[in-house]
Amino acid sequence: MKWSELSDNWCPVARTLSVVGDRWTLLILRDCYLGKSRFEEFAESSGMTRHILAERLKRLVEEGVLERRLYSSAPSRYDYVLTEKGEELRPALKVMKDWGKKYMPVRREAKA
Amino acid sequence: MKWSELSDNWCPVARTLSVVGDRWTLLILRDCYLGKSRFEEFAESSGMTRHILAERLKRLVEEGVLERRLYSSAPSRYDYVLTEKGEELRPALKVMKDWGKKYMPVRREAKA
DNA sequence: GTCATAAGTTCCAAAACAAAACGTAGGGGC
DNA sequence: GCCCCTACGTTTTGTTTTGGAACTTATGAC
Repeated sequence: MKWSELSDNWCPVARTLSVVGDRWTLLILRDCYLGKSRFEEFAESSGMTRHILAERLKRLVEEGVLERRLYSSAPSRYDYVLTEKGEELRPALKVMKDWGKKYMPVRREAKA
Repeated sequence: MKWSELSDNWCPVARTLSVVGDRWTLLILRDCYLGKSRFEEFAESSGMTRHILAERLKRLVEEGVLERRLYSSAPSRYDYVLTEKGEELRPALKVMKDWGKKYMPVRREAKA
């Protein structure tokens, strides 16, 4: 089964995952909840490639989770802000944050 | 950056995602919360390939999210049950379930 | 003009995935 | 015994996605 087929699954969890069900997408949301909104911020913070980042942002905008907003017109620069739809996933990330703290302690020094 | 490198990330969300951060893994958890425990049940319910399923189950067991349990000794058959660690992710899936119901209505009839 | 900034795009090799067949170890019918 | 069934996987082959790094475009600062 493919990704795209998940969006019409009988199960609401599966449908949700068709939008946010990969690690990079969820890391973008984490950054949004931390107040980030710019392409370069996401790229640096998460360590994902610009290639993947661009693709994921596009899908999040298409799905209405983020909104692409012009924040400078010369030169044209866009950033990404959470919609209400996007905000409502915050509790899921909160659970993951608490779970990570409890069950996945850092084993060695790490960066980014 | 790769998956494996995420497990020592400074961010607890990223560390959590290093274990459950792909859609198939989260669908396995969904099935567990629905009471399923067998290989064939997961395979049929989620629509993922057996190949991927076997790999994901192995990692979930290694990470202590599921426990592989012998339920028949002749022939040897194993199934997979949630540990306390696995149980504690349930609220995250609950958020995704509610979100999916609210924001991702089914557009056409779909199976499995 | 030259450098820096910021949001992407393009290219190619490497890794992950999908689909389907195969393996293994019994159990049950006959 | 022999054949088919169940159930947990593994293997194989070809396609898709990802990772990494360089490149583009538009503009402001020097």
